[in-house]
Amino acid sequence: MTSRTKAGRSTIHDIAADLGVSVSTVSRALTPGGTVSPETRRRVEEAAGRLDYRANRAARSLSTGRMHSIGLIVPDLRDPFFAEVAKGAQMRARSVDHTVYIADTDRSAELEFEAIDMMRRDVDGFLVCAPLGDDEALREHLRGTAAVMIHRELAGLPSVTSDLASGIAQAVQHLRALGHHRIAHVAGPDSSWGARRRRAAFEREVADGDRVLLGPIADPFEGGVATADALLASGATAVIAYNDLVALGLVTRLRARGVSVPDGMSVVGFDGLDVATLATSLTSVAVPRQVAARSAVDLLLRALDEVGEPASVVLPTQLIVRDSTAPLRR
Amino acid sequence: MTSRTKAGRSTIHDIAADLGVSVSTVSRALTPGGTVSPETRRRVEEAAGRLDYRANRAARSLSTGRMHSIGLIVPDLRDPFFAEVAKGAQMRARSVDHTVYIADTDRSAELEFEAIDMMRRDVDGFLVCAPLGDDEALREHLRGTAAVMIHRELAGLPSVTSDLASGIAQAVQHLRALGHHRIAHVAGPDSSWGARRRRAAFEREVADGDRVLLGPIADPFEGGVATADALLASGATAVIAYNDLVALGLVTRLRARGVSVPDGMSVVGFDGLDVATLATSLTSVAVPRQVAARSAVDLLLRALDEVGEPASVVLPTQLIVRDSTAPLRR
DNA sequence: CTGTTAGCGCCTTCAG
DNA sequence: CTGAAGGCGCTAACAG
Repeated sequence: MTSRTKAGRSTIHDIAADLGVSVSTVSRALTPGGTVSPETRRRVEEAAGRLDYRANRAARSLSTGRMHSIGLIVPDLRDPFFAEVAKGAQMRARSVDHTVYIADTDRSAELEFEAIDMMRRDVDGFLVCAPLGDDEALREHLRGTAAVMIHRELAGLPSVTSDLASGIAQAVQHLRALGHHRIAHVAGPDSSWGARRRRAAFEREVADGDRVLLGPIADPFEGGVATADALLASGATAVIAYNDLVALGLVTRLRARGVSVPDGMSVVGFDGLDVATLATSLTSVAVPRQVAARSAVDLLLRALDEVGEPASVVLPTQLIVRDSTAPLRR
Repeated sequence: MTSRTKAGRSTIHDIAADLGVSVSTVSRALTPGGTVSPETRRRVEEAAGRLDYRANRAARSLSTGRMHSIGLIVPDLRDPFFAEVAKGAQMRARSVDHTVYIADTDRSAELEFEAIDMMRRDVDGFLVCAPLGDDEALREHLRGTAAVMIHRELAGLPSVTSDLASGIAQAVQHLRALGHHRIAHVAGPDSSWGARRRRAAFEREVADGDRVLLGPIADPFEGGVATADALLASGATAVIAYNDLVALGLVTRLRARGVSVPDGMSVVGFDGLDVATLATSLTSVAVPRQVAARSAVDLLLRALDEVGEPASVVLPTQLIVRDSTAPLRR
């Protein structure tokens, strides 16, 4: 009978003592690549379970240099989009015995850098989601640690993005098929890679004469509210918003002005948030979140193990037609 | 010139060598209560800054037993309510040099227990937010580690809750003042302490003859959608929903049925989520989230330092009147 | 006030 | 295949 009885408080020493073997044998038995006899491993595993052993991460980290944890940098956890990224990353990481430190930067590039500097010693690498900082500074702060970008490209670093151009194209085609010609886009902040990407794609898809460019806005919802009047004044009959929150802001103000959606204005969002979290049946371009987060975790872990080249993946986007778009009334 | 040049990679040894003092002196100089001469402390701090020193958490944890991190258990990060709790806890913790591990349990009591068992060795204590597990099991899994409950009471443990009874009372008074008599409540899951609390308060406030009790529902938004028809059939002219997401579900279905809100039905939510995240101007009872999270972090840290008795705090709730409630039409 | 000395729990050579 | 020994970076007695 060992002296330690509290749950999860036994060490390899307890196991070693219990079994009459050395601690290094226990350590090896518990290590994936460890070289021990099958019989010994079996006994160690049995004892570990019986004694409710759980490795002390701090000790392991100190000795291996690997922290078994990753830092996730997100602009704003309150945005359902990022909440889902966080959730996805967290679950995937846990399944491979890693934990995720989440840093919410309140949409401040400065805080992004600060968070990275702060956490760099405590994590094996970073997942940097849709950061606002500029390329140079970001690269500088990330120098020396592994990192995977999510929904942003940064030359030299692996990334998980989605096919925004295709998403915009799908949205434009959908609106054209409904008879709309004069189409507006409410652009997101210029500091956002995704916003620049969407705008560029929009400019490619919609010819000068038909194109109405609004924004850029800063705060999503309030920006949408604030842009609705300009949208009405522009003569556009349909709009593609930077994201769903912006679309929600637009819809809110449009309705307040007595303009029906979709009859008076077709609105396409971007992100494809859940109807449940939106409480509005918004036509929207779905952008993968949980899948992106999972892929990013995998890429990061692969990079840490130096397995293969630092690849980047581009996930597909898909238009979801719901109730905020309708044929043009003439 | 030291050999370590990479950012954040120097140790107290580097500082000690640089200054020609011992490592323990450096350690003491860097410890709040450390006993060193002001001059030495100054020099150490200068060198630490110059060498970009950052303490290795793993090493410190191993030696002190304190991990400088806390586990946060939340039912669902996608729910804006919990996302804000997470954000608040994270920011407060960071300000006192702690980090937060977030565990999302997908509204499963089983996963709550699992997460606690999983993380217990890696954190100093837990913040358990609105857990669904029953008292006994929860207490059992939490035995031996510090914990603060958020939005749930558990005898023997400190907690941060809000005055739900007052919130319900405020909502009922508001509706009565608008002329409503027959008032419904859509109750949340029985496994939720907050849901039971709200329902009990509602039963206290509204007399048998006027009272309509609906639910309990499981999934917030879908539950609201699914309950709207029963609500209409009940003859109630106003409803207090378990939370804002439920209210949103109700509103969605009511409108689909052609019932105007607030003219055909007054709807009061609960939580007081941002208009921006709701995109609906819902009258609602505001429940503190960030403040609650911050208080909880403070309580936990105090408990860990064994400063004072394990107190509990009850924060006020406040009705926010927006556009989903209106005078009864007769 | 400062230096010396032990570990914290684990992993990892190196012998055996 | 297994045991002994050293060290990861830091803190905490204990002397001086």
